[in-house]
Amino acid sequence: MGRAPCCEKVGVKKGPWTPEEDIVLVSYIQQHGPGNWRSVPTNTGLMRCSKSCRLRWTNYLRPGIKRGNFSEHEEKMIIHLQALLGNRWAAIASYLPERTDNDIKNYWNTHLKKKLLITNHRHHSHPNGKGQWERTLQTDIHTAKQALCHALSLHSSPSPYASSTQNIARLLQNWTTTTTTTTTTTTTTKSPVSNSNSNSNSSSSSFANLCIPPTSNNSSSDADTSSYTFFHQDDETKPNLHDSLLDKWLFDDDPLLNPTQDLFIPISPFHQTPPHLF
DNA sequence: AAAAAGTACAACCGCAATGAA
DNA sequence: ATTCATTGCGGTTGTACTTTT
Repeated sequence: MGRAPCCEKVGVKKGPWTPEEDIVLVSYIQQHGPGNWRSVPTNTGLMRCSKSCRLRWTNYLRPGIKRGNFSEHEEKMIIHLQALLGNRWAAIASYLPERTDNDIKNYWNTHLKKKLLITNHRHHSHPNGKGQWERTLQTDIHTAKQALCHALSLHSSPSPYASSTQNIARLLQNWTTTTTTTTTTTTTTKSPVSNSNSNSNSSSSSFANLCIPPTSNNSSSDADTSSYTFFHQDDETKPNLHDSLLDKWLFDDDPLLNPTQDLFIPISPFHQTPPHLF
């Protein structure tokens, strides 16, 4: 007795979105804001299911999305966070606000996984290298530790979407350029906003909450969070993790060998329930 | 130049979580 | 407490594009 599908299978368009559809969707969200996806297809006349509309918006049309190549910094963050959080792409994406979880997932599957395989193979024969089980164990410990920090920290409401004006302008601009160069065909190759020149404030990311362990040299105190220092995102005394400390956290050592290097744990505003502790 | 193989990524699918009735 | 519509997430697929043969 399964649930009814989210959308009727008949009469629903699938496949790549056309620029026209993008404009309709963006215009609608510009007026009504994101959400209530169920009503979007009926109100806009789009022959798409609500799920498809939401996905198109969150992964592609939403303002503030950075496209194009990942920087070395982003790459290292993803590697480190993946070691820490596993394949929880939404959680990882919350640390890279300009990237979507889908983007990060794709990048991981197409680039980083191979890279890590090669690197791990390189380290495997090293006599002093850590075993896979040991690294897994340490990752689990850190995941638990991170979850504990999260459970004790304050939640911040997810940041509201910024205005779509910039996105629409970009969309229209690119659309006009592409439509002049292509004939009117129903098979669109790529959506016009896929250019990489999208973002402006690339260095402004910050963390919602921050949890700092007392000291880094005693692993036995990991579970004792009573002496941890917690900061809310609005706390002006909060150290600037992103600019300096995180760089240290990321770059001081090989993240592949030391995913648990213990100094600072940034806490993400999880969309869902944090992982269970034990 | 053409075919085959490889790559990148947008989009879909199914399931789980959530919240309202 | 239960049901059910809606939303969010992660895994997977389809296909356009690029590179190699």
